[in-house]
Amino acid sequence: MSNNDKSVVSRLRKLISEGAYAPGERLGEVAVAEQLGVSRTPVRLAFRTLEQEGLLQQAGKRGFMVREFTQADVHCAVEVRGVLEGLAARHLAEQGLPPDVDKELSFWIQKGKKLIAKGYLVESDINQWSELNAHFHGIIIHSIGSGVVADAIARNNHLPFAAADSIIIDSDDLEREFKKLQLAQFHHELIFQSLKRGEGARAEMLMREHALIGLRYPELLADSE
Amino acid sequence: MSNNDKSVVSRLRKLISEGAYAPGERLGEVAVAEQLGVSRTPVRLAFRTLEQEGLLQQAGKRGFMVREFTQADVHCAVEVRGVLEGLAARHLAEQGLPPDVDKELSFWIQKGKKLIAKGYLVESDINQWSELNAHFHGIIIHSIGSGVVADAIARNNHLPFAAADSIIIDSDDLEREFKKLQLAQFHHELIFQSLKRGEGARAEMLMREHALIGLRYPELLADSE
DNA sequence: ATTATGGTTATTGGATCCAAAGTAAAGGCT
DNA sequence: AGCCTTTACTTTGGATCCAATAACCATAAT
Repeated sequence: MSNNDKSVVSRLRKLISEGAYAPGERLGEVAVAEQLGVSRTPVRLAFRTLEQEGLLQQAGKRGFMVREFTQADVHCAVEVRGVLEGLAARHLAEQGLPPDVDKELSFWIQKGKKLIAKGYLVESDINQWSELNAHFHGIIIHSIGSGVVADAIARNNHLPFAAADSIIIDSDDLEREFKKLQLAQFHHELIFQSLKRGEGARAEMLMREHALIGLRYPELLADSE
Repeated sequence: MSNNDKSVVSRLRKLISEGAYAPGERLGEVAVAEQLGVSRTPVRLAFRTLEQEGLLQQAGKRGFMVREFTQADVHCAVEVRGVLEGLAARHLAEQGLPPDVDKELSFWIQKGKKLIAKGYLVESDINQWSELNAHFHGIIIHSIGSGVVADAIARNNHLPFAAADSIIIDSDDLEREFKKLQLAQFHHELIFQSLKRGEGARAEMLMREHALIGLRYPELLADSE
């Protein structure tokens, strides 16, 4: 669990989600160890972690292989994030929005408003959106007294395409992405409104719908052109 | 990931959830290794797995400690299971209940009906209930094409008190437990009904409510005496 | 007296070694 | 010629060894 161990986990995680290994490919301990320039021990430790994260799965009786993700898997992972973040949002609405959380959320909402206000997107806006989006979601998730929900979401986010900030896929077509982000920002504002008013059910449903933005919205946004 | 490794994980998991170690207690690798009669290697591997499962957490810069669970954690874990199983139930209802799943669910429903029909509980009924309950929930969870939801639930179930079959707490007061199981059985039947009729939203909400049976129902059942 | 610094000790992390299990290949037998 | 068996090799799993580092303690200085 020291520097190296953690770095092996994250380096492998990156390699896998970048597609450096083919889905279903068997990962040999020695091969990976040599590739990363470490001994087998940290690799073996990392394999266990990545297995739990769902990126690897056991290959028969021996060793691990890269897990393959179907379209259904991606879809389910997004929905799982939706119901979990929805749960968090409902809790927050029901328990009442504490003043400091209110203030923080408001801050990031304003940032998003400014980003969208100018009516178009430039390349550098994407990182800014990622940041504010992560903060907005993070605040809601961590506002619950228990870390259990946040943990479940974090584990789910290890699956490729499941994380909240994987909305941006196509940085070539900035015009369509702008429409998507405009909608996402409006979702954020609606969620914020429902949180402030203590509307638990509405906050939950909005959050669940918000999760689908990368999944179900592209086709509609394409048509509306 | 061989016999021994897996057994170390499950033995440790059992020890932890049984409370063999105090919450917050630091677990030394050598101590645990000696206790289980293995070398440090499988213990180190197991620690990584158990960390991901949420039973252990890092203790400062070095090693691991037993994670402490607050009442809020338990509550959240149950709710997480509720929304995830609710998601699974809704999916199943929306996609339509396949004949074989219908048949299987019906079988376990009948088993439950018989168990409850005699009007009281005996000690041996508890195991039977555990079995049919596990099957009922398992079938619904695994009916989705993707394993992502099932995985998320499985991970959540590693947390103590979160699993669906941890309903039975008090095997002394079999009379109260009977009332609880009677309700649980009725929940199962309602869920089954809604699944068959394709009532997605109803199936989801019933499943979410069903998850709370171990949490919120005891006080009411006590009053009703 | 309290704090800081240095040293010692205990424990973890990484590498290597050995054994066990599995797989593949080759040869023999039917 | 095909299949089964046996053997050899590959790869993982477990144990041990060595190094690095964090924690603890003691002593000294302010």
